[in-house]
Amino acid sequence: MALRLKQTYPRLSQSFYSGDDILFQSRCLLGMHLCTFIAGRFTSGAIVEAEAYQAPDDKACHAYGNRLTKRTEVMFRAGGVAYIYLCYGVHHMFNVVTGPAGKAQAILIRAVQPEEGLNHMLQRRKMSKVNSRLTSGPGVLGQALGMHTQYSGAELTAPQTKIWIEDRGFPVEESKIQSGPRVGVASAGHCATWNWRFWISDNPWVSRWRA
DNA sequence: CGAATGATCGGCT
DNA sequence: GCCGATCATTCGA
Repeated sequence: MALRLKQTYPRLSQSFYSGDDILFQSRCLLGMHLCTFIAGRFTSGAIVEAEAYQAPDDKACHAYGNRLTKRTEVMFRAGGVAYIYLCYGVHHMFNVVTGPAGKAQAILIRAVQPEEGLNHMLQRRKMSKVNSRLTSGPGVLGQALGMHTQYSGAELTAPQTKIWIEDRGFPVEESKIQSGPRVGVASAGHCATWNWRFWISDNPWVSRWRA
């Protein structure tokens, strides 16, 4: 059993999360390591695909028009908390809330390249061997990492947090970042054309909707 | 209180 | 490539 090297790498800071440039932050997240320590199981993966959502003008955002509900409330908090919601009754979708308090915006993590805790991910996904279906897509990624709506609002920078993001010092080159329209938001009018989806070009773990 | 909706996935063809 | 599951959330009556 290998030692769990928790805290070996620096976590993204509060100042990063509270920054107010969500497209820049979305690009920055590519290559960062999303980690969870849930039910005694450590799992991690490198972020390879992300999408930005920003109220009040973004029709695809749950907080469009600054709609404040019990579910969207966490998006209005200061950056650095998790926004996790249930989609189609089964998928727990993980987002990173960014920006100052009062401004609802979040980045959906759509795919990760699995790194640590592969056995736990396989078990949670009921799979026998690793392939791109393990973590390529927001729903399956959430399942593999043990995400659950009960953790919505979790503070990513808290000392004992179950969910956090590490900078392991391998930034993705600007030239390898591609962008395009977001997935599944065709009904969002002109917002559907915004290139607010970012991914690492030629990375096999990017979700199947790759452009 | 009832009904529509959805930032998706896996199985089947 | 297509199709249906599945349920919390939201909104309107």
